[in-house]
Amino acid sequence: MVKYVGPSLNATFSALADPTRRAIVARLGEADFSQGVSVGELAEPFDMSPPAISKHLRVLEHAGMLTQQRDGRVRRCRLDPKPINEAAQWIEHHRQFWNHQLDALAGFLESAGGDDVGFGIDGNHPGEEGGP
Amino acid sequence: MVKYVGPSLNATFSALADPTRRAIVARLGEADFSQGVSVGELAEPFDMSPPAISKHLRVLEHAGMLTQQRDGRVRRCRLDPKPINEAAQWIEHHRQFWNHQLDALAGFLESAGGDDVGFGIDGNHPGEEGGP
DNA sequence: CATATACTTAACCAAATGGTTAAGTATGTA
DNA sequence: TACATACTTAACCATTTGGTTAAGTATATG
Repeated sequence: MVKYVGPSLNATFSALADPTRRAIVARLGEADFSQGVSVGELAEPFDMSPPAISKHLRVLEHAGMLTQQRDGRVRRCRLDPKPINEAAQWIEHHRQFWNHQLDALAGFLESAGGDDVGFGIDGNHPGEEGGP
Repeated sequence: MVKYVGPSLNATFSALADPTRRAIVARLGEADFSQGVSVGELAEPFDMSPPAISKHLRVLEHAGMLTQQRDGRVRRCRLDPKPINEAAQWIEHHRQFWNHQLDALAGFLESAGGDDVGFGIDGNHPGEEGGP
């Protein structure tokens, strides 16, 4: 039984796969929510034509990560965090499995005697509940 | 100053954007690390030709998420969690900003008087340190 | 040695992606 | 009213993606 989560994760991860879009998301995240950020302001850091930015914004909008609101001739953009939160949940859910198994893997590597098998084992499990 | 994180995030998010690849990652995560999973076992749930699976595996491999090891005529696959951990870190880092700002947004919505602006505000911030 | 198994590589194809320029559209301003 | 501003839409293009089938490679087995 393979749990199918719907097309939203496709759109979200796909949207995050582009560095321009990640930068836009980052900028929107840091901006003042009540103000929003105009398309022009979002476009300013990039050496790219306005239509290219417009396309990126529609990708984010289609993924449900961005909402636009007209304010005169300016369009103010805001981030909707729900899709990224769902993507984060997907990762977190599955990380629980493999972070649990990393201990077993460490044991496997020791018993195998090889100290370089090409895995990125560095003992760093970010996001792990490190509490008491 | 836009912090450039390198091409690995591109490859990781891009790899996760495909449902077949997410299912493979999920299966690898649940599997026994010391055993690995053969390509045939990974391919079995999908109605897809062997070359298609092979391509998906190379995408995951190129993203650094998968390592293969020959064992006779079988190739055992294992998950390398490092890239996904980095992707999770990127999301977590930026979520700190906008989850912080959601409070301000709630206030903005109240003062604006509109109770339906199209945002997905549901008071649900998954991953937030939810106390003891 | 001959054949089956477990894949991969090569060649091809349709559709999607990420960019461009040119031409709209809607709003503000002289 | 005329023009500038802030975008979007349309049309086009090269590259990438996700699939196919056919052929190749390496290992196990009769």
